Amino acid sequence: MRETDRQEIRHLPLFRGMDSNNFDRLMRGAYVQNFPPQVDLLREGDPSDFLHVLINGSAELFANWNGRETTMSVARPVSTFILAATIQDAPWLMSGRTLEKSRIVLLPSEDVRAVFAEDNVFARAVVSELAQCYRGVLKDAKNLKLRTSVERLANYLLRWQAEHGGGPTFQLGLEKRRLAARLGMTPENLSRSIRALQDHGVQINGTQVEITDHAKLETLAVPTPLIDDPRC
Amino acid sequence: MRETDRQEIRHLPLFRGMDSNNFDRLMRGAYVQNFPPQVDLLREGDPSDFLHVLINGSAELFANWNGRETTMSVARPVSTFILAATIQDAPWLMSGRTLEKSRIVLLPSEDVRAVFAEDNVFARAVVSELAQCYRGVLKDAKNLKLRTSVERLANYLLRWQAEHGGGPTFQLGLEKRRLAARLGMTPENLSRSIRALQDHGVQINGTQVEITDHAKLETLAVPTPLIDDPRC
DNA sequence: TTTCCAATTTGACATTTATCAATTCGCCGG
DNA sequence: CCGGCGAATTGATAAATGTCAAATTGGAAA
Repeated sequence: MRETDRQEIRHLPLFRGMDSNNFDRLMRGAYVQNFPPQVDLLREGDPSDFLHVLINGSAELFANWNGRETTMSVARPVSTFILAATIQDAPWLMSGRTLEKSRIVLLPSEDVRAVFAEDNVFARAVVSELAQCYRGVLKDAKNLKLRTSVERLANYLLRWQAEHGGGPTFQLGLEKRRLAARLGMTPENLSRSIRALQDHGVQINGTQVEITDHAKLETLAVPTPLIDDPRC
Repeated sequence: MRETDRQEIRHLPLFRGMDSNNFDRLMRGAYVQNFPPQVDLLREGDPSDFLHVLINGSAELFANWNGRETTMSVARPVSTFILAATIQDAPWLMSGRTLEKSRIVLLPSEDVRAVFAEDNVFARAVVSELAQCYRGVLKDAKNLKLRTSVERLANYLLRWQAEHGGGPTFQLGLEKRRLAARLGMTPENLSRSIRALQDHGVQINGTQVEITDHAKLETLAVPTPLIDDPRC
């Protein structure tokens, strides 16, 4: 493993405060892989052998049922997935695949659990991470149950804008069909939602987004920290 | 607080293994309240002053946005809510109200956090609880995104049956309008879904459910542990 | 028991979302 | 520069879900 990878992981909230020996122990069993795009990383139902740490690139976490498929979330660097399964020694609830060329560190779940059992700082960091994950999915569920698809798109755009400097123009950052799945709609429906937002202060050309009337968009989106603020 | 309450709490997975002194410390600051039905317990957005432990009765956790409301989950005894907010010292993401006459123990969040900081066994129990909560909401989100409302109802019935002895007849255990909100549909839509299930091995009269053809219902519901098994 | 009130059900209809097929668009490789 | 191919868009239609109003039901209180 590169020293820079090691440093990036070390600085993650999850690993930041832990004992050096324990960190070393985790890193000893770890290995790094470079994946091309569209590679299957995990399959839901399989045992969670490794805690994945995404160093760069991006990965999609999705789920299937009865011939249908939906995207649950998109992982961006630097972050881990899926911690809950690793800690509980439970099967994955989601499948995963790379979207772009991605660099991923694999930490054997057994090592993670062993260190978790011994290192109290790490155990508490795991709590923070899980609490945040929990609140994240909960917000997602609220988003799904309380909003229509156009409203979800509108809020997604506002949030994405805020996370990318807040300027009026930015990139969509995701293929449209995957964004559609992420937002819980079909690609056709996303196309129509995009057109519907033209009357509400948004222009989207290809992957380029322009918020032409922020106030107007907010009037439609009605964002609230209790759904849309990732730090809340 | 009654000694029996104390014992019930002590036997919860969250508190089972912790140091007695720390448990005592939690209990010293705790107080018990008996609430009538339909009492507001928490309001989303408020600071999470107390960890709630439901001793008996039942409570609904719900969320509002833009004039709409939906039920996120229904708490049954003996269980805690909402741990993540308490640990993170973050605002509640859901509101709560009693459904029945309920007995609830309130643990000051500050005490919980203080003990969490000191007691390593407790800290690890918190991890288990949070991991389970996380996986629970995640399954909920999969349920919402992958299934139609009739399919959600069918799977709800199968699960409820399994959790109540597995016999062919059982009680619904929830007002229909709340069940509707819990499953992400309107009461009218639930009524129609119930009728739709008559052709698939289910008879519902008032609050009485009878599974007349389990195999047929499963053919429609297609349950999977990765969504429907609460212990998975 | 009777009355009353709220929950539920039903019907008619509107809206939202999905599906399917047919273009169109945009990009990559030759 | 030109094909070719997958993604995206569009149109037509169907299915799912929500809304509103009007019965109907069932249970609690007088």
